[in-house]
Amino acid sequence: MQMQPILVPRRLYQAPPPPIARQVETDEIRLIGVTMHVSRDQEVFGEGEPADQVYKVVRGAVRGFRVLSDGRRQICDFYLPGDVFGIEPSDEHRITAEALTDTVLVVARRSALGDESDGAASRRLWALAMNELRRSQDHALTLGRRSASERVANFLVDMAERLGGGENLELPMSRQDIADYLGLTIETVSRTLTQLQVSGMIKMAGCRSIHLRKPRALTELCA
Amino acid sequence: MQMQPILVPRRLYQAPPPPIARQVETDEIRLIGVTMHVSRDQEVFGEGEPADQVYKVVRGAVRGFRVLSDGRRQICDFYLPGDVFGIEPSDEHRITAEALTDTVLVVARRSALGDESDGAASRRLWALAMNELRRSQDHALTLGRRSASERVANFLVDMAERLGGGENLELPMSRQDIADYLGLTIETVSRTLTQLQVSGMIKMAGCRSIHLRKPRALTELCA
DNA sequence: GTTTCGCCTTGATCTTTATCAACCGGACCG
DNA sequence: CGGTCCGGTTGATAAAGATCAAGGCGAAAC
Repeated sequence: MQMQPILVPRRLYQAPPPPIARQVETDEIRLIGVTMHVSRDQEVFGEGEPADQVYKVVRGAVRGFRVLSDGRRQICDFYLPGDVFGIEPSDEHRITAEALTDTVLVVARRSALGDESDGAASRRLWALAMNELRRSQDHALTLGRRSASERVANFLVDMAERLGGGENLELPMSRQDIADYLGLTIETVSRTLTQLQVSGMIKMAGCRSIHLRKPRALTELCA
Repeated sequence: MQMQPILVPRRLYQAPPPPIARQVETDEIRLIGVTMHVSRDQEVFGEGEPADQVYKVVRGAVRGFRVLSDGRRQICDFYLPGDVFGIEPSDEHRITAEALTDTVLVVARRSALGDESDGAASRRLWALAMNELRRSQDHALTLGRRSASERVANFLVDMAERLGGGENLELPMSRQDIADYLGLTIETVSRTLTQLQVSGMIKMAGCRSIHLRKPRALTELCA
């Protein structure tokens, strides 16, 4: 058994590329649609419902998840302000979407985004779908091969970047949501965050307000 | 409570030697491109290379995977005869593709599949991309929330269906590949298969030839 | 035919994470 | 002001799976 100290990575972690697709969303995608208010824990759409609409988060946040027959839940992704969700591989939703907090969405028919006769719109839809694919593949890598502390570090760095608040983040989700996203239990998430705080990498001010004190070290922890 | 040191994994991914000259020949069948022969463990494309081509498996099989900086490997998917791969979220490959066995592929430029001016081709490309997304999401659910035996059962049922040999399957991949696909170790995969055999659900004849004796029970095990 | 090598299996033990349980602290309420 | 509710934290213990180690088997090499 060889327990080794933290190694200097051979190849320094490269920050993920700028969120092209989200820029596309923010800058180019103006959904023509209806504004919709969803309160905390309310369902936006459920598994099995027809997937003919897309949603853009204006304010608040959403979790998209799947549930095994015995109740185990896996959150596929969180959707934050600016994100578009609801694009799915079939004409029926395979995931369920629920608001994390009181949330404002814009809803449009999917055809409003990806008409074949409109090259630009079609490219936008493609970019959104490919962004989903990229994130799902990243997620699978995390779930298959990263340790609990690597998962949590990854999560914090990703959220900090996506929420855009620099090194301060206000998490819109509970510990249980984080656990179900990272494939861990709520206790492991809690303990790992405590460890990160003890090691000086983060500082928690209330359980949803987290300051990244050593973003570089955290990034290296991501593996 | 203290930060735990990082455990350096025992098995690290080593890139195979550079490919020798590929034998390429034109394809007289109606498939859209050039036929390409790739021998076992040879790379089809690597991370960072331009992703402007798509590949269809004619014979053999391919693994698509990503590697963490310290060598941990996660196989995203296996591609079997009839499958199309190489569609990626950006114009650079994020995954590496290697032949599992001696493999025959047909290669085409991606534009040959998804020209915007061609509605049918565009829909085909969309369907392929959405299939990737669906499989990636299923994979994330498995990696995040299923136990080792559920993962292996899932894998067997999925492979049996995709390989099309009814309840008899000839696996084209090693135990290590299965382990890296399922987020487990080779030992756990081996033990789990043995357990399934002891419980009468499968019968192994040589380690790559598996007969599903109780497909229904296996399916229920999938969760 | 025998040796060798790579892959697989099995056993023993260890580590990580899950589970079970208790407690904490802020928000809301009587 | 005290009670209760709810999410979060912490502690003790258990379980699943990883790691370390040894041996087996079959295909290719000698």
